[in-house]
Amino acid sequence: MTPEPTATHNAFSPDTASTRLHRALRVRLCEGGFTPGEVISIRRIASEYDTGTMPAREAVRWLVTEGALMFSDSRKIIVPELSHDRFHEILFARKNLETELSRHAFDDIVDADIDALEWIDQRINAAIAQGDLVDYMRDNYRFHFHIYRLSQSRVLLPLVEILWLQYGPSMRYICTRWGASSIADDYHREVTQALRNGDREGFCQAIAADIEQGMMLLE
Amino acid sequence: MTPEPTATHNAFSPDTASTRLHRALRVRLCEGGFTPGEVISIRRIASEYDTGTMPAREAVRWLVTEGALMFSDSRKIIVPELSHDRFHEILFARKNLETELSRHAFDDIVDADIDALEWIDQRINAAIAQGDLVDYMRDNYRFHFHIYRLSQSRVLLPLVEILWLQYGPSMRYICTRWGASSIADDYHREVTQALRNGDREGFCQAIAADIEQGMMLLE
DNA sequence: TCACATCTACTGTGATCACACTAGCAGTCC
DNA sequence: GGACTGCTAGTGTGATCACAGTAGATGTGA
Repeated sequence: MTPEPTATHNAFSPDTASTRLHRALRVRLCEGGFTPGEVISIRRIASEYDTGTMPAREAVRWLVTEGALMFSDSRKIIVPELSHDRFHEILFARKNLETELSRHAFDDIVDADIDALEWIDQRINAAIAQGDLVDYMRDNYRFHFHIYRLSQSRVLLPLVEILWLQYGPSMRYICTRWGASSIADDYHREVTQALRNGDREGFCQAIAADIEQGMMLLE
Repeated sequence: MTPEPTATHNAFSPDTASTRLHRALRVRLCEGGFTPGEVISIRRIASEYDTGTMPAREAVRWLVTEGALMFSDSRKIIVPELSHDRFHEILFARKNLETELSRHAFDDIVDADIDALEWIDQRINAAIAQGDLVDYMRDNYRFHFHIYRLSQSRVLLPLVEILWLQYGPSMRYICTRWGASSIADDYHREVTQALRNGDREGFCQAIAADIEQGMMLLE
């Protein structure tokens, strides 16, 4: 019932210490487990996740190539603080790609999926009611990717994952600043409703609206 | 006059052996310097580019996270052979993202840029006339990215680069199969023409048409 | 007290080595 | 002849160490 807690991977990767850590860090980033500006030290990550320095180094550097982390001026690796422009660009790309991904997924969504989505949405609403940002971010991530993964996409899906990797830390930061009320009106109900009705375009538009709603927080 | 021969990087990276090699391999991939199915050995790359095994290992693994390379069943690293579906998905994403990137870039394109584009286009036509696939791929890559880089995008541009990384090897392969005639009718002239006329939408449509033309090769 | 030098503890980088695993081939035995 | 075994040369993985560079505190001078 519970959706996959781990992020999918760009390509089939062997299951090594490096790839496991990479996946773990990806999920943590998407769920807002890091704050913008935070310094990510290879050796710290290694001890934190109880692996060697080598797997940590590879996992962290992979995240840099994905744009999820970056180098500071003094060559330290940090969680980037998104500029207003860049954040806006991410949401624009999200709206385009995720709407398309949803369109691809539509035909493969069965009733069990809609049940799962409604169940996740209930937890999201509960998290909002309690002002629990960590739960909210995790379940919101799972809500969207439950849909996107059904698309079976090998190209668009990895791109969208990259967007979420960059988006996660700043999103939590923004939500923290604005309080839980700022995310009170999502469009998840419209999403599941349209799915129940078999309304493809309504479904895609609800996804687009949900993402666009995120843009409002920036104005 | 000549456009930058090196690919831009996702984030500002310090100039190390690893990042230099990474950039070199990126360009080589985009320009079709590898063939689908080819085995990429870390130690071979290291000796080929005269660096240590460590930078080679990092650069190659970065390309795996970017989807440009992948693991074979026996954990060897290979250049992926794109399935029909995946190739189609790439071209779809290219059309969406690159059209948008062009729209962003439009306002920053000055006469000198149009001159440069026309000059590159001449070389492309010469390459086609001579059936020189290597020159064609390199200049076609430069034509498009001369435009895209002007957009100053920090999000869409890296995504498009990832698409080209995956697209490059298979594109050359397809062109080889079909011969130079298959790429004879691109829309670069329409692109520069629309730019001369200050016609934004005509410009964006010409870019889209140029990419769509690539889809025809698949049918 | 302020400015400058120094020292220390950290950062990422890259080389080197041991290890586990795989493919291919040669050899051997049934 | 055919099937099996075992060796060899290759693969990527991960630990460890030396190195260069930086940030910040500490100390020392004027």
